[in-house]
Amino acid sequence: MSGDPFDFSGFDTPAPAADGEAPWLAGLNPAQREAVETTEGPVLVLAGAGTGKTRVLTTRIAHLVATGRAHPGEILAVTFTNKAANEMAGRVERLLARPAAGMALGTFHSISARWLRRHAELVGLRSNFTILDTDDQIRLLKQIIAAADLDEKRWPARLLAGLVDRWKNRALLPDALPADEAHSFADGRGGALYAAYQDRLRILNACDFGDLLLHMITILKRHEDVLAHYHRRYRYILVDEYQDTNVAQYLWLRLLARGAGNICCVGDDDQSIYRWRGAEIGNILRFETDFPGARIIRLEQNYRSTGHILGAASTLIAANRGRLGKTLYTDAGDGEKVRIVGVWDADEEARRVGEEIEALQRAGHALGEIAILVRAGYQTREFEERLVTIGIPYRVVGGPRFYERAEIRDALAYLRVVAQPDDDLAFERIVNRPKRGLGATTIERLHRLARAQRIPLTRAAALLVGSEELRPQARRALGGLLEDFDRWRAEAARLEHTALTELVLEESGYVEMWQKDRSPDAPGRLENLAELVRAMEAFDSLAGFLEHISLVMENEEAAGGDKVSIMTLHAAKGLEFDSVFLPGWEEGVFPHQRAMDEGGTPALEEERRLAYVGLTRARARAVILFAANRRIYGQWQSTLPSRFLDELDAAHVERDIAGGLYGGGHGRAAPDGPGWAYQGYDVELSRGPGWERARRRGYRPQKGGLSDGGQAHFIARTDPNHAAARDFAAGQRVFHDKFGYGTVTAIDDGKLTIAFEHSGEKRVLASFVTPA
DNA sequence: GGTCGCTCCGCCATG
DNA sequence: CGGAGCGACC
Repeated sequence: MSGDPFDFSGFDTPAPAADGEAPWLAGLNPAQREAVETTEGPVLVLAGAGTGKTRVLTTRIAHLVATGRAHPGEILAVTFTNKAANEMAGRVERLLARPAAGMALGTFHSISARWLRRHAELVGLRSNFTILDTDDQIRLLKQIIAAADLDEKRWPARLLAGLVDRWKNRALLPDALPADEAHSFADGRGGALYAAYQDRLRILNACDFGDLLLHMITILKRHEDVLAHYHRRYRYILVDEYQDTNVAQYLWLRLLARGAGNICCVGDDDQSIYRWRGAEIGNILRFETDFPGARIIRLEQNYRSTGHILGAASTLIAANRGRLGKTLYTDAGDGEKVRIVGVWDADEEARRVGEEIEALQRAGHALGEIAILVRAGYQTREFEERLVTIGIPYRVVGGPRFYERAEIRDALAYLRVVAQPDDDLAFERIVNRPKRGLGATTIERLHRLARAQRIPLTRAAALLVGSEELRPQARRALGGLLEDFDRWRAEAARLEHTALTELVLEESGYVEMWQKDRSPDAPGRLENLAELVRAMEAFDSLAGFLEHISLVMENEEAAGGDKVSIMTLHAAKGLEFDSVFLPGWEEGVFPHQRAMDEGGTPALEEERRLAYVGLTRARARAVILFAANRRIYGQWQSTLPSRFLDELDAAHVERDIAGGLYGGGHGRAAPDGPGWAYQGYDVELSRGPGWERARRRGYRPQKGGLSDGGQAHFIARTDPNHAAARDFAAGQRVFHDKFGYGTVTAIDDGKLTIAFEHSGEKRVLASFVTPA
């Protein structure tokens, strides 16, 4: 990141100092320095947001190397994301002023994959095994479910994929499943389906993401010699974002750390935001018991944010229980207060953010120092559209990925089958793309044979071609395809992988298929295929390229260029910006509806940590927005401001709420909150642009639609809620769009207190209620 | 066997 | 609203 306060530009060439202080230690505060210099034994660094976590990790590596304690090849550094790994690699190289050759630095998955290729046969795989992505995984499970004669509608593969994932996150193989969980899907057949899936993976010489770790754990447990090898090799282990480790990752680390015992985990329990994918916050809370004699070092000085931002974030996160507890402080001044902006709807929200960005730009701020951080991916669209309209360049980080486009997946499928003939998922994808007259009937036959004989599809195909089973046309087409693959495999030995790719795409008829396609996006798809070949040039083999895309699969975004960043809060962890916009702080959006419905307190606390992560990305400026109305699944819904807004200490925030949005109330009584007494709530609503737009679009706040009278009523009165409230009486049964049926218990000031049959007692605006 | 059009479902975040 | 998936029809 540019402008990083922990830039090492001052000492790019650290040499082991012959005398005096090692230069790389200069400028570290005492806690950071302790974290760097405590090289032996287990260490847990509790690093609050913006306290120099990455600096500590990279300096620690440099320290190990520069003081001769370890060669780079003896260091194992694990991160969660490729982004974090890349950044760490770059910083270490800058610090060492040379590539850290031989250092194992990567994600749990990429490191495991590399190792597993060496030991694949120990778990019944061959070293050219395929790594399946989520899509492949679901397709395979779908086949398993169908093969078990289950109704896919009733027992969706996605659901089973979720279960399997969670089992693997907990390092549970099929035979180790607790009985109740093994019987948790499809009338008790979950465990059996899981076993069938694992069985099939082995036949296909394939792994899913979870297997990469799980297989390595199995190997390290069963083969003392392999474990001993890694113990000898990696004497220093570093782990980033330890609060996000799941059980499998924890076991993986435990096994490896049993060697030299030098493991340094860096994390922040307040930034644990991956519970949903199996992260065990308990891992970090339990560190001292897991690793006896561990040193715990707290980094509490925040170098990133100004006082108000840090203050607001601190009061927010204080609402969580079960924290290890840290007190962040900053030497920077108070700075600007966090601003809370309330608007009518999502359009206005995007427009408002756009205007603010333009203002920042006019004031000389770099666009690259501005970020819009959303709760969920779908929220990016409104901002993209707005920024396009006003001509502000932006990039969506972690957005739709190049390698997820259909034509790219098709091309990759061809290459995968060339590289690994048993890759059924890939074979099936392209067997009839372009059309070869191999339709559902033929595929079904292939599957039946493959299942019966427990062989991969290509082998089943060879058998079928050699038989009289198929109609001559299908037989010829299938035979031709198999011959093509044999020929391409032979060519693979001679040709550059890029040339091979071009050959395969040509000879298969795949390129021709798009050339003949008359749809408007066909040229773009051909361009993407050319881009794919270009991207391959950076790799020295087909296998290397395929490994990269299955594990990295992210946008090689053209970095550079001064652009606003749009991304999810999850993707923003670890990043920082001068100005941060945090839209969509509404109940149901953030906290997310599903966290409120299903997860109980732990899920809500995770949402709160996510809010904390968002706020603490900001150096100088944080603007939180919420909209009173939002379209969900194309349906207009009225929304309530997020409860997290109540939890920001009033001393650190400044409110800027459009008049009339909530009629002076909050929907929830918040007597001891910082106060939601909106001034000027009786502004004439008909003048608000939101109302005009909403009416043009046919917005109907009341169930059953506004009658003519209703519409006049809206426009004529300064406050529709006062008027509407008069239409109700205590004891009346009513309906509310969001909360359903209930009975009015009190009326005041345009608001009704209603005892809802399913949602409990709430205070709501009369305008959103209809007599039942 | 291929294509069109309808229905259904989702919109939570990752490797 | 938008995409995937399925069933009816060519």
